Amino acid sequence: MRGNGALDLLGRSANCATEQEETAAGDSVSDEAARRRVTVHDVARAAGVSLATVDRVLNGRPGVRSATAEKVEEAIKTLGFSRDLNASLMARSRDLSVVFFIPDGSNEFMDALAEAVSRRAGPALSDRMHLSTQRIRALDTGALAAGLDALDPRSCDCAVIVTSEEPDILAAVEAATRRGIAVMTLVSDLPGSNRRHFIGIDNVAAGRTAASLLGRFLPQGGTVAVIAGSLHLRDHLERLEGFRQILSADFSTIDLLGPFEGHDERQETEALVANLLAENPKLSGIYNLGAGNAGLVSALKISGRAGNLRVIAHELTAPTREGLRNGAVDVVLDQNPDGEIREAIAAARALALGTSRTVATDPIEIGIFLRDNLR
Amino acid sequence: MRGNGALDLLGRSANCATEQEETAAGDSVSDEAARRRVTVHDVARAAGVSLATVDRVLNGRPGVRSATAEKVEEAIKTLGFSRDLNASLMARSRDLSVVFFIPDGSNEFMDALAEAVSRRAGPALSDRMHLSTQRIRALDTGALAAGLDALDPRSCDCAVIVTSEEPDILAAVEAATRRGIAVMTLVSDLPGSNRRHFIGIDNVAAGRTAASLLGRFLPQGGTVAVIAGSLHLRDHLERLEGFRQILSADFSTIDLLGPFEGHDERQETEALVANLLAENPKLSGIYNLGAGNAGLVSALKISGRAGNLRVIAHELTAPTREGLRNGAVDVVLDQNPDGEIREAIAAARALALGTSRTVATDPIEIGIFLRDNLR
DNA sequence: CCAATATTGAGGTACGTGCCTCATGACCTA
DNA sequence: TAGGTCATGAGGCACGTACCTCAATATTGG
Repeated sequence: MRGNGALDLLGRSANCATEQEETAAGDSVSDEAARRRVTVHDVARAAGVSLATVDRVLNGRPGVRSATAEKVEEAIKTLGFSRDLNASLMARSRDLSVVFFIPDGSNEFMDALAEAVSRRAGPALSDRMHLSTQRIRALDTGALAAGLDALDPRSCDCAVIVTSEEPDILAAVEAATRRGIAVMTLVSDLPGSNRRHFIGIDNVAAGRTAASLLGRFLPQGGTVAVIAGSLHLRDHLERLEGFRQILSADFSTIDLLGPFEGHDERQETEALVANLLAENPKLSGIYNLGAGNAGLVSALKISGRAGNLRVIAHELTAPTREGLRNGAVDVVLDQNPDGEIREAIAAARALALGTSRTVATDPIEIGIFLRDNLR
Repeated sequence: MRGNGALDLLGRSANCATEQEETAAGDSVSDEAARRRVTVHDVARAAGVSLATVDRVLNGRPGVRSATAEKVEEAIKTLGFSRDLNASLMARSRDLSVVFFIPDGSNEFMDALAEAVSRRAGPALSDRMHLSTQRIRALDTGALAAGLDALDPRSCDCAVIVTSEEPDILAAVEAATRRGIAVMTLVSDLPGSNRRHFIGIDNVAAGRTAASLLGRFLPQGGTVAVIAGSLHLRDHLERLEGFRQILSADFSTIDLLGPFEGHDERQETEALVANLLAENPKLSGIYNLGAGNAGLVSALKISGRAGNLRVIAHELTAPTREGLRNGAVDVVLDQNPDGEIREAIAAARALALGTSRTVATDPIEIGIFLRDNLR
């Protein structure tokens, strides 16, 4: 850092030499480097209007004749112009603000989602994104709707919600969208609403995967019990559907017992499993497609049969991790909350560009965890 | 877009009202919004120097006394200043350029990596990142070293390499680093080098997972054959190690046959598997921890025993997908090339900030695929 | 046709950083 | 002490966008 004035001169002349090298060697590099970024200036020139007009069109400000606006929009399409989100946020000296509405309660998976948000909040800040979380009492659709209604488009660009399908939520999503707030659904979709994007796993595939694994785990056949949280939940129903589908198609020697409802509660699930084990001494497997895994693991341990039957559960949380480690649980299907939040953030940026109505994100893979690949 | 001058006024007054609401309701939001970003100006003020000096320190330009430089660096630490990468790239009107060196040849996994790069190249451009790929003849360390040596720090900020451990590569990495190019390893690490980051899966865990699944698939015990590409490859050895570890610890009724070497070649692997099947009519499973899966699937199909033994392979490519679909392969362990490229890009940005010597990325999960959760 | 209004253009400042020039002062050496 | 080098400051222009003001047209209604 000191006394390298001479080095600097040396560096310059060296650069001149390598410049030629580069041009000779890597044509593609210099070609693409030369292709300048399309800016608002280019759009203005192409449309034959001033910068101010382009700006008015881009930001939906009044005072532009529709004929002129069309000229501008055509130029944007022709040139393939896309607003530079970073420059835009910088100019407004305003972060892109995303609010996550996540159910509160005893559900550890939801806690994992919330943790993933706060883990990414810091790093996201350096990309000019402000992430915040609001925990909503589970299944309290009124509270969620109120939360959405309270969002001010000037302090919130995008809302991400985890919700079941309810009319008042649909209305709130509609209203938020009209105010200019993009709404995305997470984990469970809201078909028929005008949410801009959905991020979650394919729950039918998850159910199929569970059946496929259990089938291979039990080549001699046997009886497998299925436990759901509630048969009113879309994702649980989908998992059940996939599970049944593969069992009946590929594993006819396996009998299905249930489904039972544990209501995603620790104690209820524990009682349910204890009862199941007592009444079915020859039970060879359990698929818990809902939550309440602490109860599942505890009942297995108390019964003394942990490790003697094949068990598959959902979501990699503290109780399922413990189950994997002590052998009570064989496989955990995980919906990768961290990846979901990552994609939600990416989608929020894409939506902020506002180029297209829909946005593409990487699909969320179903994570399959055994004791041996626990992260 | 037209005639909403009145609406605009309406919007403004409404905003004034909701502003108070917001301040009352969500304190955290307005608090954090008020916390201004730390800029070079703040650093200059805190260090009691001019902007030019801060700039000289930040960009390693000469002409700063070490005592002054220390003052600046202390101010940076105290304020927690971090260069705004987007503003920086914008000011230089220069994209962050990352070059991926990916082995060429018949390896479909490497093709998947290259495809992932080009798939992300477009979107990355809008974050001012320029991704390019150079295919290097597989195992041609000379070519890779030459490629690294040819990189000009003015047109390349970061190199990502897939390589085995060779002395000439180590030297080339060292040289590139000294020229100011950050080097990252992908898939297989290069310990002892000064690569800035490694992105890949835990291959020991992958081997353990394969053993754990096969063990559960074969509750009656049996004989399982193991095929590697080459026992000179670090990742293959690690997988074998993990596989043996779990098999001997947890599944004593399973006998291991091999390891055999198929050299990641289709034909060699096909002959190997055909021979294995012919000589071991009671073989109950195969774990191919290397490539050459087209040969594996073809031999199984020809033998007529596809579906009668449990088969686990690596990397979700065309032949393994086909194997999953037609039942010849039960499980594919995948190292998620797309995720690896995603994290490589994220790491390259983090390295460009140059704040810390090391960088944290999301770990790459081992993907476990059955026919039922194929993406 | 004139006045009122709507539309458009020109240009400035800001955001945070990079990079350049020029001027000033401190220090060292002959 | 003069001449030189070195360290530092001051300030400007650029990147791509947002947002503002003011002036200059264009259009419309009466």
